[in-house]
Amino acid sequence: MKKRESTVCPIVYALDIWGDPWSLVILRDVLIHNKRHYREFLASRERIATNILSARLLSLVEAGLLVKIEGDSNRAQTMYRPTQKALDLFPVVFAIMHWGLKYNPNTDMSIPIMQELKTNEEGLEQRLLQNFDDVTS
Amino acid sequence: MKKRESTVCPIVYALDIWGDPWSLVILRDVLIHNKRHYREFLASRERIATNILSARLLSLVEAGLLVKIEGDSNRAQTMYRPTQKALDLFPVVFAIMHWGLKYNPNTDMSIPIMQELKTNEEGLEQRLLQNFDDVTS
DNA sequence: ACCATTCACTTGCAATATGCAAGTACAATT
DNA sequence: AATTGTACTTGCATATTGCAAGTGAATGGT
Repeated sequence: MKKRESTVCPIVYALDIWGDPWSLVILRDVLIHNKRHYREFLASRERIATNILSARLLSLVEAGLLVKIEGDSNRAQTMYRPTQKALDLFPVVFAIMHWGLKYNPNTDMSIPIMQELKTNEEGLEQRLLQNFDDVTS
Repeated sequence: MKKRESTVCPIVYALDIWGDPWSLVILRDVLIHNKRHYREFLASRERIATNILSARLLSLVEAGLLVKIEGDSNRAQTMYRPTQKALDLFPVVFAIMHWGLKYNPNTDMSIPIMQELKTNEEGLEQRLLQNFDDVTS
C-alpha cells in the first residue's frame, strides 16, 4: 500500500504510520520495555537490520510518534522518546497482546507483564505510563 | 521482517499474520463492512491490486482467520468468511479505530459506525457479530 | 446459437522495500 | 596511540508490491 496523503478511514490512517512490519516492534520496545537508545532497539530478539532501524526511527519521528533527543557532543546519548500520540497506542498494543496471547502457543508467559496484562491491564498501563512522566505532565 | 515459525512475543506473532499493509484492510472489510466476495474487496477505496488480494486472501485462510467457501460450479459464489480467530480481532480493530479517529483529521465522521464506536462500542460489536451467527453458534 | 460481460483469478515485469555485510565518523576508554 | 562502542550510511542481492494485461468459466441478452 503506498502512502496516501489523506484517507477517510481511521484504520488506513494508522496503517500508513505504523502498518509496516517493523514500526510496531519498535513501539513495543519503547512503550512496554522502556527502551530509548538505538543500541537497545538493535538488541531485541527480532534482529532488525541497522538500515531499517534508522529508517523506521526517522519515519516515526516524522509521523510525530517519537521525539529524537540528542546529547551535546555525544551521539551515544541520543534518545528516542514517545509523544502522547505514541502513548495513546497503549490500548492498541494491549489489544494485540491479548489476541496474540490467546492464539500464540509459544508466548513466553514467564514474563511478568504477560500475567499482569491478563489480571490487571489498567494497573499495568498506569505503571508503564510512569516511565513517561516527562511527556504526560 | 521475515516470517518466523515461532516467536515468544504475542505482538510479533500477530504481526506475522496480519502485519503487512493489506491484511488488516481486508479484515476491516470482512468484520466491519460485512464483505465476503473477492469483487467486494476489490471495490474498496484503497484499490488493492488483484494479485495482492489473491495472495492475502490465501495467506489469511492459511493462518486460520478466513474460510473459503466455494459454490458448486460457479466461482462467483465463492465467499470468504471469518473464523472465531478473526472475530477476536474486533477489540484490536476498535482500538485502532479509536486511535485513528483521534489523530486523523480527515476521518469521515458521517459514517454511522464512527459515531457508534464513540458512544456505544459494546453495542456496535454485538450488532456486527450478528453478521456471523454461523461462526459463533 | 452468438456475443459481450462478469468474475476470480494468474502472469509478466517494473518499482519499491527489506536483509545482510561492510564501512564511516566520533567519543570515551585503555 | 590504539581499541572499543555507538549511531549511523552505503552497496548490493533478494523479496514484496504495483500495474497492466490476459485466461477460462459462467451468466445475460438478442
